[in-house]
Amino acid sequence: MAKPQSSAPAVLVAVDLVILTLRESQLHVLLIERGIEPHVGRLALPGGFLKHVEEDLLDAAHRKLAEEASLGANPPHLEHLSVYGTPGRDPRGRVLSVAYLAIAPRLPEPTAGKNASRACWLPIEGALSDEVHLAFDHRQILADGVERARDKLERTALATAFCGSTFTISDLQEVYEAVWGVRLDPRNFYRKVQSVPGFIVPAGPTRKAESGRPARLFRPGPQMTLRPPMTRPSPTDKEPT
Amino acid sequence: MAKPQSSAPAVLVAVDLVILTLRESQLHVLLIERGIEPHVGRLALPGGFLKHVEEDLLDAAHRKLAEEASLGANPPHLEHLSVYGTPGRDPRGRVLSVAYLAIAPRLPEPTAGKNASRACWLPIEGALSDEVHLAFDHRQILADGVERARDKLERTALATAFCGSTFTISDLQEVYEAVWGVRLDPRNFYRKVQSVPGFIVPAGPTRKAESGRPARLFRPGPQMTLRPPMTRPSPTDKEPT
DNA sequence: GGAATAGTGTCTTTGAGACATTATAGT
DNA sequence: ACTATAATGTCTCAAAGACACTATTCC
Repeated sequence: MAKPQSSAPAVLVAVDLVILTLRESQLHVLLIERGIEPHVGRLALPGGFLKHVEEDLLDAAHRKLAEEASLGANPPHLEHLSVYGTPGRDPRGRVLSVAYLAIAPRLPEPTAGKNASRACWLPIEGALSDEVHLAFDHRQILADGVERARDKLERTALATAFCGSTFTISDLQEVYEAVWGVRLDPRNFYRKVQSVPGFIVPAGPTRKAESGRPARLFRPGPQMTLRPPMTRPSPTDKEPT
Repeated sequence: MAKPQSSAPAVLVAVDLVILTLRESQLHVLLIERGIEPHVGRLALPGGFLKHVEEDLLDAAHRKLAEEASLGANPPHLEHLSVYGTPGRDPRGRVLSVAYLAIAPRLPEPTAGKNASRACWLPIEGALSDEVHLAFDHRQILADGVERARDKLERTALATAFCGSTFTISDLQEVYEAVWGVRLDPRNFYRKVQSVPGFIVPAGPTRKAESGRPARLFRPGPQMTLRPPMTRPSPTDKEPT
């Protein structure tokens, strides 16, 4: 591997993850309490430096997902979010943070990773409130990740990534309501979701209940992009607290 | 600046630009013929390594915009696109390319920059066709940039970035038709564009002509996000060649 | 029977698309 | 007059939203 002829500066590259899931009808993000400097004790997004110079970015993201969230086995949705590289964002030098957005179904309680003293799911509103001081510029990264998820729920089948392999239409509605922070009419939602070609397909005449009439089960359909899109109520409408 | 305690690997960081504009009702991209290795003589996106370790990414993008496209004075729309870091994408070593999308109004003929023998505007179809072999993974970056522009035309006022400070509704329609590659009904477009609150605002009762009835002039409105969005004809419809 | 949730039907309003018509310039 | 483009109006159809009603489970 040859060095460049001109003196191009080299920087450190980190990978950070915004991992979202649904817990008790609320959108949550996985945060860790940092165990090393800088920002020891602060809450931060899971992440870390590349392992070696030739590690692929997506591989690194998957590795972090396994290390710090125990989500290596069932790989959830994972996509590039953005890059954060403001000089001075990390006291250790010039660091580029390549951020990824991951969506996971409910599943496991988090286990503490290598550099993390503690890992926990936090509700989004809490994590973005003034009460919580995230390390580095992770608050901005988190905000961008949530915004990305809100956007993609409209025109892609991303919502199914929050659910397991099969789900009811109510489950799906729960996702939309939690991520968007709105209430939706179940009957219109039911009709709408089924009218979008390829969004969801019936998964056997199976059932599931707890109280009330059993619901039909569905699986994610072949279509990743929704046409026509799911429409989000305009922000001028009321949002429930 | 302290080195990290663990042996975190350092990589080279480049900034690459997808600069789009409209020329003769066609979407064009600015490409340069590379003057240095690797890929001498190949067409490539404008870009280059960070100048020094502390240079901000957005600053570097603006610098490249000025150096290689003479677009420093009137800063057009500029936004982060994505990151490309596959190991092996650059023979000089591990290189992260941070890609930016820039939208510019018509204006100037390009001038050759430092490392560029030649700079020119190429129609998108040509640049993405099999005839042209772009350097590195720039074909992918370009495709992503065009896709981003097509998307953002739907729900943001990005189209106005293609126009000057004032423009007619026909000018705007030209932008949508060129970027989307479709024909739109002028009357429905006229009505639609004016019905979106804050998209465009009248810029004096001024006029402008060439043949036919003079058209009213408009300026970009305060609203960057369009509600309701401009709707793109579904790809199942015919596309004109 | 009642409670709770799933699923269907109907009406109204809004907006997209097709297309006719009028208005204002140059020649 | 004629041509060309701008701007407005009208109609139809499809989809979003509001909401009444029926269906199937558990108690």
